[in-house]
Amino acid sequence: MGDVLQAEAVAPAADEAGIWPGELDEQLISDLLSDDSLLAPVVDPADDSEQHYCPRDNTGSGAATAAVPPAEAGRSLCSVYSGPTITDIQKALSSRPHPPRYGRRYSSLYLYGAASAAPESRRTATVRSCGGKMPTDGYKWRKYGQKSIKNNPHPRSYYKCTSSRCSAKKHVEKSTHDPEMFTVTYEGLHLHGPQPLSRHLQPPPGPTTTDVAVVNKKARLSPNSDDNHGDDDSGAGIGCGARWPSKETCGVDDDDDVGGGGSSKLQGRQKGRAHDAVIAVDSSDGRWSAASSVPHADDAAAAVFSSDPPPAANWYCLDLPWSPEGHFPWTI
DNA sequence: CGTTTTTGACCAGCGC
DNA sequence: GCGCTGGTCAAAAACG
Repeated sequence: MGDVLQAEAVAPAADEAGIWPGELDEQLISDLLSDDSLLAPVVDPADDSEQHYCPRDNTGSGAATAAVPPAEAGRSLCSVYSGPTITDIQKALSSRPHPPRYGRRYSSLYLYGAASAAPESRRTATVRSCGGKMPTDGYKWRKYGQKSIKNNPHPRSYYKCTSSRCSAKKHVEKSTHDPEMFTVTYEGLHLHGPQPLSRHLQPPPGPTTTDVAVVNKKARLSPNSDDNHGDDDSGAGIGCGARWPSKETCGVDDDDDVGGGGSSKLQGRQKGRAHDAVIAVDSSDGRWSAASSVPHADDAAAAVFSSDPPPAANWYCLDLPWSPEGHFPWTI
């Protein structure tokens, strides 16, 4: 899968891992860690003993159709997403109790790097979407700016996480050569778990096959298919031209809408919009499989349904939080 | 009426 | 120093 999204880590050199400007951030982090109310149900990806989580894979190719092993069914809790969270902070602090007090700016980036295998200040994902919509990533963002970028006719939109004291940001821009492609760059820390997405977690009450018939699942689910990578437009992109089962289960996050080169009011406010599916799950052949427009979402979708499969074969559309790392922060 | 988006202005970094 | 570019701010407007 991953045929509609490529994720890549933009890893700066190790010596750019960031800095620790002083006591202020250290105090902030300590305050945050002592505040239980900020601890959303985020799972530590390193802790396999308690929860199931989606394996990391930054290649973007993802595991095309892997269903969650039976042993892991029922405790399908996938973690995280589009940037470091408070668990990363904890790890960072525990592994490096005395961060250096010199270096470059952005202590948050230092934390991110420290919590990861390799220091990373930001992550960039290329997402294919339809109708100008972006799939939700599980967080709520507020747009704070838009800027025309050189050599790109489409403006870049800037977003901040709406959570107070959260430093996470992202910017989104359309590809110059493919208006269906968006480049999303995440930067900074999420000092909290993903915002609730409960309305997205309920499968449709019943299959509505005609709604999703446009998806060529066999082609998409083939593990050997090169169509599962990159910019190939030949495959039936999920959501592209499709109608999806339910407005409630297949909505897209308006907050992620991106301006399409203009500044008209339709951005994020358009009513009666088409539904952009992120994931479709299929059990028509007796086993669970999935395809999606984001990497690793297949695993996540399978995990979601593994404990309580829908009653019949057919495709189901979910609007799932996604991340370049392929972690999904909810459970069922 | 509170929240979010829009959009022009401003600022900082970088290359020349 | 100057100009270009990317990133952010903030007032006004729009939306629910």
